[in-house]
Amino acid sequence: MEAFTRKVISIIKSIPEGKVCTYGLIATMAGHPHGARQVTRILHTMSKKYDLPWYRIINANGFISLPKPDGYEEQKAFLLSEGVTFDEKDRIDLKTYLWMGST
DNA sequence: CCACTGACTACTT
DNA sequence: CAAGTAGCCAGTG
Repeated sequence: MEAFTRKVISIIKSIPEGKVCTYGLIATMAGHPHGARQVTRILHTMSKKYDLPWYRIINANGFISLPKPDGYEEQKAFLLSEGVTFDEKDRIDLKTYLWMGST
């Protein structure tokens, strides 16, 4: 297991309830400013094995990236249950819910 | 073991 | 302003 992977996992597990995080931000915090795609892979692979809160991960625009039939609605439901709200365009208010790793 | 894939992001045209 | 291309790197088959 590469340090990057564990770091990503650690970061994801550090996201508090009612907050979300973007791929790029996680990748950057893990040491790979451009490794957003790896975060994706880790989420897919590790979430099922490490029980990660994959539903707290969204894209840089504040939208859920999942395809509708995959888990989009499910992720939205999870976030709503944690207090995260969506606007008319199904977008998450990043300036309110984006978790930046501290405070 | 080699090659492909992938819930992305940022820059360039 | 909108669309397209390049870059990133590890897990899976």
